[in-house]
Amino acid sequence: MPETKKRKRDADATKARILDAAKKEFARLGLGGARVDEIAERAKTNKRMIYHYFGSKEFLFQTVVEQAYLDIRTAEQELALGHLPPREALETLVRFTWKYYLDNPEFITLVNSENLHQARHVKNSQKIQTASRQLVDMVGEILKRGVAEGVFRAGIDPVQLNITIAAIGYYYLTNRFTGSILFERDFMDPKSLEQRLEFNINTVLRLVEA
Amino acid sequence: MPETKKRKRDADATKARILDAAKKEFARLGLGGARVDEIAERAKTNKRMIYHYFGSKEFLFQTVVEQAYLDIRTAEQELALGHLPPREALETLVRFTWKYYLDNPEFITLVNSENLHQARHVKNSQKIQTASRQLVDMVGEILKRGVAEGVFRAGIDPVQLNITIAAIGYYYLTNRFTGSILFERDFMDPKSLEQRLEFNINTVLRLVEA
DNA sequence: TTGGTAACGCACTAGTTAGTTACTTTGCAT
DNA sequence: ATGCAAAGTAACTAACTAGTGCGTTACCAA
Repeated sequence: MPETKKRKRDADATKARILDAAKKEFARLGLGGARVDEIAERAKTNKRMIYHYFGSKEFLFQTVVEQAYLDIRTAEQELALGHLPPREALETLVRFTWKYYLDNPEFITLVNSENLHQARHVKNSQKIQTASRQLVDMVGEILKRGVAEGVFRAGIDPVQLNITIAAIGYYYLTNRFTGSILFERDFMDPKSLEQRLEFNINTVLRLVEA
Repeated sequence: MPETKKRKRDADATKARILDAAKKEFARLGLGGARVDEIAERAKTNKRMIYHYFGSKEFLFQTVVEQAYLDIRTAEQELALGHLPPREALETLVRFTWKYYLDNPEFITLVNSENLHQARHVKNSQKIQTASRQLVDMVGEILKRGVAEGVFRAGIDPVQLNITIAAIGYYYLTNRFTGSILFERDFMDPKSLEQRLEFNINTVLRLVEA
């Protein structure tokens, strides 16, 4: 197995370790709060390698954020919602989005950090735009089928629906710390999580119902 | 007018200028990104005064965040939604929340920053909890009246509804930079803003409808 | 008027941080 | 085997940053 043999020098493996460590650190502390030295240590390499492969902290961040978006868009496409009845398709998307945010907590924090910086790293990514267009198309198709079958009302903007599906999960999770204090309940308790998911499914289905 | 006479030394005025400058800087760059020197400059004072009045950057941030929460909770109470018919009351709350986020963009960024730091500054604020309880009660009362009048369905958790009302506006605005790129439309265009608000009102009313 | 206290400000420190320089080591093509 | 480009490392720097020491100035009570 010459491909998987452990090597003392392996550019690809080092790059991957740096990206993984960077994702965690940027998610934990944001672009401004993350420390390049800390990323190097977590990646079991040193700072020089980061500058060798990525040139700057900013470009490392840009790479991490772009990959994070491509990952979620890929996972969404793999759902193959086109084969499900409209209501089930939407419910599946709501459940998937929720679970994805829970399983990949870095995604939310990375997006927050990118928006704090006015999306300047993502601004020129053609890849992300293309992938997002596919998502909107997918939801648009579901809506169209739902209308044809008489289960959904007409005239719903798929972009608005996408935003809402993301919002009702994302907001709950990104603000879980202040939320738990303001509303005096543990937002991450399994029962609370399940209740929120059910509430969200209900919200979306009532929104599209004929 | 001895009260309003300009004084070269005015502790209250200086404190107020520091808080105002801090709110803007923390909102712009987060707790980590904001610079104490910059806050001092914006407040037309010097760093020493900030440490004199607030002791530390962290405590200054805590003061700013706490005040931001109290401000929005106060404004919500002033809506006096108890006097409106249930549907109008909810629509008014959705419109208010949306407008408040638009008029006070610092609020969203401050909350994001506080959550990045796991709400550790807000953790012990009794005042914020009390104010939030009033909001939940207010929405709870609206729901109760709606059910009694037969226009709302029973069994809706006022906390979940509150979260959703905040979420559908907050998410759109906090992620307006990446959103504008991903979805290839200007999220801050007046027409886009109006469309989103109408969509959100619809979402909430359909959610509670009997 | 004056003495004391609170408000104010300059200039510094001690510690960090992104990025770099100058160097050694590895492994592969020949 | 061996030469050399790529992979890797430690120690450095220049700039920056939160926080402070210490002296000055305005205001008010007496």
